[in-house]
Amino acid sequence: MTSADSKTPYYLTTAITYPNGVPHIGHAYEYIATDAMARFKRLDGYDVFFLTGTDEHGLKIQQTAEREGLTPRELVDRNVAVFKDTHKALQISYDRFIRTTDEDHYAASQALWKKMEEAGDIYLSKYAGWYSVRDETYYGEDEIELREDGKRYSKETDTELTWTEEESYFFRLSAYQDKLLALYADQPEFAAPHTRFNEVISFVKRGLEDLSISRTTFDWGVPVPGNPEHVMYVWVDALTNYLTGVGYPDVDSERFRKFWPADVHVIGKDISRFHAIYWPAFLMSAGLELPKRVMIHGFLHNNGVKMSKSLGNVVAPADWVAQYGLDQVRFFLLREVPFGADGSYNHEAVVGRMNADLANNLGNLAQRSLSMVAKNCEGKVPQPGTLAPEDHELLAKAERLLEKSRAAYEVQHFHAALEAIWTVLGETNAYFADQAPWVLRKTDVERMNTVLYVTLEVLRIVALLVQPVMPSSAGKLLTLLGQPEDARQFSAIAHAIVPGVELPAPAPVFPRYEEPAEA
RNA sequence: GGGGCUGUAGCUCAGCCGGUUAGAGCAGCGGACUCAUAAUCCGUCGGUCGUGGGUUCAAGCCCCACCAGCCCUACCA
Repeated sequence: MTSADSKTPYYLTTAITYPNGVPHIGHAYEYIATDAMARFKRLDGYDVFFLTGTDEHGLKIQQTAEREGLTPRELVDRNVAVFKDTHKALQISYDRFIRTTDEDHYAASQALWKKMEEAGDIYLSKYAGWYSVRDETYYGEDEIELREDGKRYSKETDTELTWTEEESYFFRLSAYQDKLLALYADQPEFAAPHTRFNEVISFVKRGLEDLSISRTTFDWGVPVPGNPEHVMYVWVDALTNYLTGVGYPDVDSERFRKFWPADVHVIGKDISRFHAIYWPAFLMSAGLELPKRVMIHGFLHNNGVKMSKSLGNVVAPADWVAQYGLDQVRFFLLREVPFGADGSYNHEAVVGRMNADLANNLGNLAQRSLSMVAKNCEGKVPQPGTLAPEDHELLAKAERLLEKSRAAYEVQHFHAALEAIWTVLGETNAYFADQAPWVLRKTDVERMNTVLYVTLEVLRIVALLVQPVMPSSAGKLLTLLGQPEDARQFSAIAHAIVPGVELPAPAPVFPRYEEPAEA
């Protein structure tokens, strides 16, 4: 048995994105949060599988492709490249980027379909609704307006709607109401935050209708097994990606046995119903285990105002990264907004976090202590004397951060983990000022060495723990602290920094944001 | 209409199963220090805990009503 085999597996996913546009900061938010979670678990010794990707079928892609004179495949190939670039720019450490157009995904979707069919949960009937011939799509009640001429129109596209019935396969969702409610009762952490979970539960309690899961009005999709007139409608096709990613339908494969069921699906609040209701129902029908948790994040608002193209306040992730720096953006998003709640951002808030938390509290603490070590300790980790009570107290607080972080990450409370870390940094700054090693330099060199040693040790622990959020900057800081690549797992927290280790020349890691000079 | 969430210092929020003078960060003001990225530290200003009732020896925390804001109430990923 190799060491990799003995690690506890951890499987997590982002939602897959519909690549019919360009990524905005909301997409980045989900990728970054999930990435931090994945990195945390890797550093904590888990065997992580991190899946992300794109959902590429459906009418809109087909229509957009036609408009641009491309095949759907050409369109998605082009657009997916943009998303992959975004992942790269954000340093998203995924293990697989799945596309629903991948060959193995067709096989997985069809296999899942057949399982649900064998269970007696799929039947052929008719789907009826208000249909726009020109848009080739159905509209829901809230997208329709009844005008004075007695006809119904789509609010969005202003096209006339006709009551239309078409043949469709249905999933017997109605049969799963009680099973789902039992699931929610048994597993109060199945979905979070509670407020979103409550919405899901009350939705199910109202009663569930069967779900139309195929379409005949377009053909850009996964063919329904045994009836090529139909393609699967979004529900089955998109959700199945989480199974495809780990090898389904080969349920005996090493990967599937190791990683299924998923530990957490990270999604946005707009799609909680699909993940917390349809998805577990599909899996129950197919006789598969259910994911352990669905973590629902909120939306980011620009200065409290909803992002929208028409308002022109949509932020491109690349612009933010160019302006503030990647790690600063990652830190801001995870520190500022409690994960699960909606958040608001503005320039002042980003600069506040970037300067106060990163440059001042952490960056400056590193710089002032490392600089003293460079000048007064021959550039080596100093040899501490006997530790005083205040030294022990501070070190104990820093050591406790690992458990606190674990508890916070376990439920995706990234902001809570970071808050706890910054509380210790605040105490370390106070400790440093209180001990005044620049005075001790002249009065008590051994005590100065001890204070500097303790400070470096706190910094080491902090740097280790912020790696998931700020991989590059934390790595730089660990290098400045003389920590080799193989001493950067969380298990290294238990092994204190070693006196005598040669340190490189200190250099600032977290730059301050300076406003460009006004004209 | 039904269900849910939120309302605590200028701003953003903590306040576990109700229990001593309601906390933090940021912003403001005053001071200290000089190792450091004009960073850091100390002190200070500041709150009828949405409103009105009620339960209790005791309520920001429980109950009722009301006010304000937000979210969900199915086929637009």
